[in-house]
Amino acid sequence: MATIYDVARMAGVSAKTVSRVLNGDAPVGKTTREAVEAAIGQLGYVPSNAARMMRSQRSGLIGLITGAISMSPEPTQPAGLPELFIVQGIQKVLATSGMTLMIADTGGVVEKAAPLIDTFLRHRVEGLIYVAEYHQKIVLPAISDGTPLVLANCFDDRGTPAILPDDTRGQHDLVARLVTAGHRRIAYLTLRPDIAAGRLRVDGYRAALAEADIAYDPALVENCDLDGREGESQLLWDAIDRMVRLSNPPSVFCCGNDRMALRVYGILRSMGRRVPTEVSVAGYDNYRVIAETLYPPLTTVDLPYTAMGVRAAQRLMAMISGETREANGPTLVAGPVYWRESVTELRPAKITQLKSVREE
Amino acid sequence: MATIYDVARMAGVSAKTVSRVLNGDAPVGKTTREAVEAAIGQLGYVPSNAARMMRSQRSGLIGLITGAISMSPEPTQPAGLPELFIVQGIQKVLATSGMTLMIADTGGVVEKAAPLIDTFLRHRVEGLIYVAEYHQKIVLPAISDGTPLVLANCFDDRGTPAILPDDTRGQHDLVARLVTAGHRRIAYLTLRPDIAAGRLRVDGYRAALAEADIAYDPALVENCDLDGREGESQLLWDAIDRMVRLSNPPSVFCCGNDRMALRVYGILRSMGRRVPTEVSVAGYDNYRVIAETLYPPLTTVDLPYTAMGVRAAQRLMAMISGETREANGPTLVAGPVYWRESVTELRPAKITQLKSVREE
DNA sequence: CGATGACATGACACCGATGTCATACTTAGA
DNA sequence: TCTAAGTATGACATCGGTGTCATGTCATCG
Repeated sequence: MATIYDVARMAGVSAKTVSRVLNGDAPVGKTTREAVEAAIGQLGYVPSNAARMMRSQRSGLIGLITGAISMSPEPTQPAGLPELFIVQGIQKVLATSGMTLMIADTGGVVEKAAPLIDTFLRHRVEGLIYVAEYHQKIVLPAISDGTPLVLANCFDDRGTPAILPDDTRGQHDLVARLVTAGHRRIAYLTLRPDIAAGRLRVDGYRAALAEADIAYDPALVENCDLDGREGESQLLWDAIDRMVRLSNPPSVFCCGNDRMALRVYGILRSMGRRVPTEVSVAGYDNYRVIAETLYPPLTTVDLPYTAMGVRAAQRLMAMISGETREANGPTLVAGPVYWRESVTELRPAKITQLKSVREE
Repeated sequence: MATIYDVARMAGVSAKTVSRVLNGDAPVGKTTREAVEAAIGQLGYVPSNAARMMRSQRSGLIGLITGAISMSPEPTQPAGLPELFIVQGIQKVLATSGMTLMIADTGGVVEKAAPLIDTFLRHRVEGLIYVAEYHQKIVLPAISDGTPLVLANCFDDRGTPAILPDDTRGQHDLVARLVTAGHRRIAYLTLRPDIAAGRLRVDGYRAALAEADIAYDPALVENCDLDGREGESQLLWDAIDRMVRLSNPPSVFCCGNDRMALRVYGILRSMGRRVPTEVSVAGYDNYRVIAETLYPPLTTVDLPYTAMGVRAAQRLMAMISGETREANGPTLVAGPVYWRESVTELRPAKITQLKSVREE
């Protein structure tokens, strides 16, 4: 591979002049510039980042660690896509700042995070982002040197800057919108309470009910989440069967996520109930492959992954440029409700306070 | 950040000795080693890859380019996941060889590939992999220097080494398995013929029919693929409606992909037909979120993304180590049929030649 | 006309590792 | 006892760029 000296020799100038042509950091005579550019083209010269980095002490690299790319065989969430969107958001921001993203994955094994961080530090990344597969608490090995770190979709108890989805507000907004549409008996088939999203979304559900002066009815809430494993459909069937037999049955089923809603569609139809004419269904995540492809399309709440990625990258860039040692702790990012045909408007909705369909 | 000289000074040895401790490439006295290790720990020293790379001329980096991570708003395929699995396969191999993966994405804009390749070359990657969102032909700018390149899920007409899914064989195997299960009227709701997978899968469908001495009936084949856009459900409804009215209607609907199968489930049920008791459905892709969550679970063909990633990485490593300038051209990777409950066995199947459910 | 500064360019050191070669000290074998 | 081989270590050059400083050439201005 050609070096800057090869170019210099061919162009009959000094290496430093070639460097100037490359970086435009000092004026170069027109004739000289052209000679240098010709030589570069002829030799197919590409400058070495390693050498440049040594001198300038800036790598222009951001390290990203995720368990997404290779995840466990039994995924806890729709497997992979979430982080993908987060990464997309991150890239958007980094592209602007001329940073290059290095991505490594833990293969789902948390212990692999430490050596990966080490690899990144060897490359002298200027910042690190850790992206989790789903909203959760994590424990990362401390980073001894001062390299800034931002967590996305997860948090720790060291107060590391974190970007999190606002599950509570999302579920709240959805339920409030259901109420606006005239629903008052709102069932909730929840996620497991031992995951963060499960607890927070129930909080949002209850808050929205309270605001609307609807009493919380435990008979309408049940945890059927088995992480998509075998028995989940049976659990759901059982819960739904029980609820529809109530003297005052629900008019809408909120599901812990869109995947669960997909199952619920099948179950309701097997029971001979039409969606949405006889019963409404709502999901969470706005997992588009499901939400948009289902018939009828699914009302759901967007998990604002891209926005989270953007925020994470912005926060990291702020830390790198030293602007902020900023108030630590999490940043919550809320996503909009996507109102689609899976929910019936029981009475003409007054859509005043809430936005419906996508507003990107 | 501490350098090797800081460590050397603190340990009272020369930099070269520290280097020896780090790399174990020459014997070091026990006392010395311990002093060095202590100093390293105390200073939190992490060697600089840039410096190391300059000397050794080996970066240990592999560049990966994909449009997956940020893709167009209207995805042609299940959006993102595919490449994710390919990347997972690649990582598996690279981890073994101690290579670090750098990932960049084109944001769906093909023109961005060139600058990304340039960035990678600046980092002196030892090899490049380009991963496409779906099986397609691409045109990449030529890489002037000799850096090896492997294409995954795509091919060009320059004979660049490529790893491709064996769509023909996959569809063939599925249809052959349907025949084994007693189906003889096999409808095929195809993908668009202008995408590679569309053509190749039809080839496989026809080949399997021919093998079973079943005449190809054009009335059973229709292209309803609108890339998941608005009118697709109507097209599907129309085609299905027409086919079920045939004097000799199909007993099973093969769908171009799993997402289409998801739609077909809804449509068939809206028509009052039970799946699979009255009519069977099969997909393609083994897009697990759909195939496993649907009720009943969907019979489909695995798109062997992980295996393709593994192959791609292996082929690249072979090129890097110079083992092979190898017969150029594509490598086809076939995936197994996943036999689930969405297809009825019309008569006791003789499952001899074909494997069913996952065999990992 | 000489001083001043802008422009254009080069010499050289340096970033932080590692490869090469030299050196000093042991230890084993003839 | 002397030599050869092995062990342990350091001095120094080198990788390919960029930062610093010096130098030379003009055009401009008082």
